Amino acid sequence: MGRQPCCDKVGLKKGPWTAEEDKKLINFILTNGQCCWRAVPKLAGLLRCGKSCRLRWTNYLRPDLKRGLLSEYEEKMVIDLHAQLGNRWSKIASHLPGRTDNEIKNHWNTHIKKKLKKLGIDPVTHKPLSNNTTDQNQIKPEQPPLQEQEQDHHESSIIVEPEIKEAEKPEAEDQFMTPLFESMDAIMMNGFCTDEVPILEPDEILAPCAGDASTSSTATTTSSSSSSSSSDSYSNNPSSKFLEDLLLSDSEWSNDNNNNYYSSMALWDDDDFISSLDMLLNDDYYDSDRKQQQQPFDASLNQYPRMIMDSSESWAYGLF
DNA sequence: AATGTGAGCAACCGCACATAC
DNA sequence: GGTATGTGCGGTTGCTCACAT
Repeated sequence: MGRQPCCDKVGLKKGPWTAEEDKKLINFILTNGQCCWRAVPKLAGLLRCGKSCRLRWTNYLRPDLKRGLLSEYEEKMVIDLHAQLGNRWSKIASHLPGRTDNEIKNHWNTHIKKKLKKLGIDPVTHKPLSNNTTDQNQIKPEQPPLQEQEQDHHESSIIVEPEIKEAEKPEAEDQFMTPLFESMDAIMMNGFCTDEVPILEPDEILAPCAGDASTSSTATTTSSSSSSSSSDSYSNNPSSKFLEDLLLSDSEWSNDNNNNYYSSMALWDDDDFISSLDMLLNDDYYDSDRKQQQQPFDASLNQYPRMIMDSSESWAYGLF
C-alpha cells in the first residue's frame, strides 16, 4: 500500500510565504505551541500543508535562529562535522546553535563546496584532490565520506557521532579538530577567506536577562555598524505595538494563561524578541525581503538565550 | 536600457523512521 | 506483526537578484 501524501494538496497554496501567512503561523505557534503539524494549517487558518508550516517555522520563523552567513568558526565546524558525518545535515546543524539543516546544506552547496574545491580538497571525501582533478570534468563521481563508506546510507549501523555535553561544548568542539581539520585550519587561516561578516563566536551569544536590554546590545559589538541602527529602529518601531496586538488579539487567554504566557516570554529579552518578530512581521521587511536575503540580518536580533532554548528543547512547550 | 547568465536561497518532494493503535 | 499516521531528513527545484555583456 502506498503512503498517503501528507495532505491532499487540493486548494493548498504553494510557493513563498506572505507576511500575512507568517503572522498567522507565528501567532498560532506562540498561542498553542508546536503540536501536530498536520492540524496547524487548519487551526491557524492557513491554506498550507502541515509540512510546509513546519518547514517555514523551523527554517525561518523560529525565534532562536541565527541569521546571516556562517561565521568562520561555524564553517570550520561544518567542514569538520561533514567529514565525520557526511550529508547528515540535521546532525551537523544540531552542533550549531541557531542554524538549520537547510541553511547549512545550502551554505555547503553554494559556498563551502566551491572553496574546498578551489583549495584542492574533495568536498566529499575531504581528501586532497589528485593533481589534475581540480578540473571539474575530471572530478570523480561523488563518493561517500570516510565513514559513509563503511556504513549504509542511513543509520543502519552505529554513527560515530560525537556526543557533547552542553557544559563541555567549548572544549569538546575543539575535539572535532581532526588532523584533517587542522590542516584545513591552516589553509583557511592563510587563504580561506570566509565571507566578510562579523564573526560571532558561540561564547559571544549571550543570554540577556529579561529587562536588561543593554545586555543584548553589548552582545553585538562585533556586528557591523548596521546592527545598531536596525536594532534601535525596531525597538522603537510603532509596529511593535502591532505585534503586541497580534499576540493578544485572537487568543482569548484566561488569566492563568496570560500569566504563564508573560512569565514565559520573560525568558527572552523582550525587546529583542519583539523586535525580531516585528522585523519578520513588518511589511517593510517583506518589501525588501530579497535584499535582506543578501544582507545578513542583524545578529543582535538573534541573540536569544540559547541556554533557555537548549534546556527546554521545545521552547514553545515551555510557554504553555 | 535590455538581455543573458550564474549565484544564492527558500521551499517543495518523496522517502525513511518513529509511534500509536 | 501489520497498518496508519505524524514527523524528520536529504535531495532537488525554481524564483529572485546581481552582475556582465
